Amino acid sequence: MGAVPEPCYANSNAMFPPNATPDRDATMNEPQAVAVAHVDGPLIVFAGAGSGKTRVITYRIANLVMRHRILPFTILAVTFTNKAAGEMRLRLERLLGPDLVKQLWIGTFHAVCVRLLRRYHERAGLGEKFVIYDDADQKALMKRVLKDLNLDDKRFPPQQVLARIHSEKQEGRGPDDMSTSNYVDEITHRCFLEYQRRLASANAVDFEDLLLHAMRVAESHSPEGEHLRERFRHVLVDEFQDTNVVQYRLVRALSKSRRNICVVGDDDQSIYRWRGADIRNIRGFTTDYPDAQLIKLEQNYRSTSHIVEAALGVIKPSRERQPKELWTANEAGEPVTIVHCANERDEAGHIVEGIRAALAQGTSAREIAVFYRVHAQSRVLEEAMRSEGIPYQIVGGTKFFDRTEVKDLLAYLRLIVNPQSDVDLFRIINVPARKLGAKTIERLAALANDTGTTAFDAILGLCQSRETPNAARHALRGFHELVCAFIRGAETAPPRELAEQVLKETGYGAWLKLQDNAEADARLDNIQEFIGSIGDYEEDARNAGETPTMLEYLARITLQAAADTLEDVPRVPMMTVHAAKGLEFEHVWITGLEELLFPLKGQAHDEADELEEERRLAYVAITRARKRLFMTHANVRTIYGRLRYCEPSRFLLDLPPATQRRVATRSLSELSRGYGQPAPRAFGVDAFGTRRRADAEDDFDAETRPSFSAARPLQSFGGPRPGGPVPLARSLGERFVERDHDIDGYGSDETRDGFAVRKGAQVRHSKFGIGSVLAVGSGPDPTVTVKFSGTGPKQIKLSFLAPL
DNA sequence: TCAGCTTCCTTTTTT
DNA sequence: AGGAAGCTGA
Repeated sequence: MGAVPEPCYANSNAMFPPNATPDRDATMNEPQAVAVAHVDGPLIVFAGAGSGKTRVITYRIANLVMRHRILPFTILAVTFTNKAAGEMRLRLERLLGPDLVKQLWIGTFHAVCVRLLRRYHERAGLGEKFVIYDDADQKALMKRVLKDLNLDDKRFPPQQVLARIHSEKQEGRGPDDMSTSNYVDEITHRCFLEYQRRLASANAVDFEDLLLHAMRVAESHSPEGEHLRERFRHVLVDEFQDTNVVQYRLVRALSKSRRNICVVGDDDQSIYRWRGADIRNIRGFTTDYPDAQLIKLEQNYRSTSHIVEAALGVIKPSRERQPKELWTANEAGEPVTIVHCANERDEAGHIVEGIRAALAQGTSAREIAVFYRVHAQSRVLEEAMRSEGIPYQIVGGTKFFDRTEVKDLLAYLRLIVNPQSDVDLFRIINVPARKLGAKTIERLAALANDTGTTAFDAILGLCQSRETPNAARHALRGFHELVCAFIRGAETAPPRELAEQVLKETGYGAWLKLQDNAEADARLDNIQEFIGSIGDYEEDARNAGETPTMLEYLARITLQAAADTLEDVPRVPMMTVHAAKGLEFEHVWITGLEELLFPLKGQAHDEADELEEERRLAYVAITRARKRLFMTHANVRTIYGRLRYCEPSRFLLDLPPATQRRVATRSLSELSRGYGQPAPRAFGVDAFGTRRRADAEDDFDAETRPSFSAARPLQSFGGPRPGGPVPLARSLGERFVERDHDIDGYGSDETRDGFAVRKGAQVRHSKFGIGSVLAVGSGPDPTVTVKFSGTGPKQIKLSFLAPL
């Protein structure tokens, strides 16, 4: 979120176009129009998937501003992602023009809280330039806490302690509010206290703190609190079903004086319970606000009727839904295609073929999305896309800023902005190596602990200590001066320049260059990309008429949602279903519809709630599609290094028969034809359907031993659940199309072009992984000597290798 | 001090 | 499967 534009009180009357009435246009339906026209008092809008809720919110805001003359800087709209905020801004600009839109408060919960807290930091007990700790930082901090409290991090894994602390904070509880009735609680409590103490001394917050601090200020009996409760005349919350207790309390407080709170959401799309979202917020809103007007948007404008019917089929068994009837006037379109695959590679291959066909017919790559339940599924899909030369983008996954080299540079930058941040200091004090050994660093940490100062301040103290050897003293001083110089430089240099300075003057760049290997080169590339992203931010900020600052950049990247990384480029987006929330695409491929993968959880008797959430997740996935929907499942799947036999997802059984068509991949139907009646499944698997890969490989190979791969009898999909399984042979004969006809004729047996390799190049082998080329033979398919990690050099024909 | 090895862990989803 | 942390030997 950008710098705060000062509200323009002076000529507010001149801002409003005199005769604009955007409260209703010809294509708006009745409930939409009612929601847009609503002005005073609480309002809850149950907005079914694709029912035009963003349009309602934007028009409602425009209506408030233009017709009812509400000053834009007194309107707060909270969205779920920065991307959604950006889209809302864009749409509003068309209705209101850029000047008014700039004054509106639009952003995610976290971004809005940052903005509020920069202003009210004192009341929250924060320095103005507080930094935000991401997952990795939080974990690093917790590790130190455990260490200094002499706790065994095996018995108390930092991640678990953090998880517990976060769930306390998500419910609005601090260290002293949690129960300490048992030993683990007691330990957690101590860690919690120390963790918060250190965050405070580092002038840092975690994600929960951002919300908590803002909530506490907003609820407080203080001038700031009163001001906050007064300043917003209208508060709108999008995706309300995914708010947690703290977020709800925050918006309640912010809307307290006028009670103009408008929440929009869909309980069927609540998918963040695990992150503390409380579905009771939306289901119980009318209890908290008995006078709330309730509006339901039930007409779907997004999807074909087949897709809508499929979505309804999946969500219907859900318990405790707010009753609503999603419907569409759209045409039926193509049936939902269910693809039966042999294994995950077959699945990926089929998807790639299907995408290629769609591309050939003119569909934009950006409009064809691939979803998976867990990130672990993405690798195989990526490999298939890459080997067929289809451009793709991984949305989310947040891998980039997790890279060591990027994190190192980030640590420098954060230390410069906020020298109190010990976690950052310890990360880079000896990176690149500057002769500061473990003992010196430990002594520094101890001194900081004893004197209650930050590590950065303790450096000079340690230099004065008689016990410090001369060499260490020298190194410490050098580091201190280096950072001080950066801090001075940061006053004038724009962010990008500062980052370049750091790269150069810390010797980090030179250090990587010196290593002179492929890995270091890749790291340098990443650093360049990172610096490029700082440049992009600067440009963004300047375009928005703001001064770019490093502090702002840092906040922005840590608060980036998965969906925010979706670029508007002609590449196939691939993402988890969670990341897909709020997005829509012409074609959607949902992969891995198998029990224990999707639904991932919920099979056990005590996991009914989890299953409910998985169901809603499937509903979200399906409703992302506008025109075509494909759902794939495989007989066997290797995941997390284990081979696993898969039963089709129960969600496939919930699809109405009339909306679906089932196909098998080419290789699966060929296999079945060749071997006739499949053998019944006759091997032991453990409760999770997994076996160690090593055992499995002795007697089984999914690709060459079809009797096993076809062994799982399929239940017939849809309709009333059958009494028993239907043999696959019957399904194949009666219902399977040998190949998806839409795909026929495209992307058949094209061979991959050869590629050139040189000594030192990185190549990939399907079995040995990535290696570097030591030597290259001659001829059309030369033998290449490759060194893979973990093995000696190998001689391999070029045709078995792929470029990296 | 550091590279290279081993072992161990983690695997749901993410602001 | 893949990565991180820890260990060992030069």
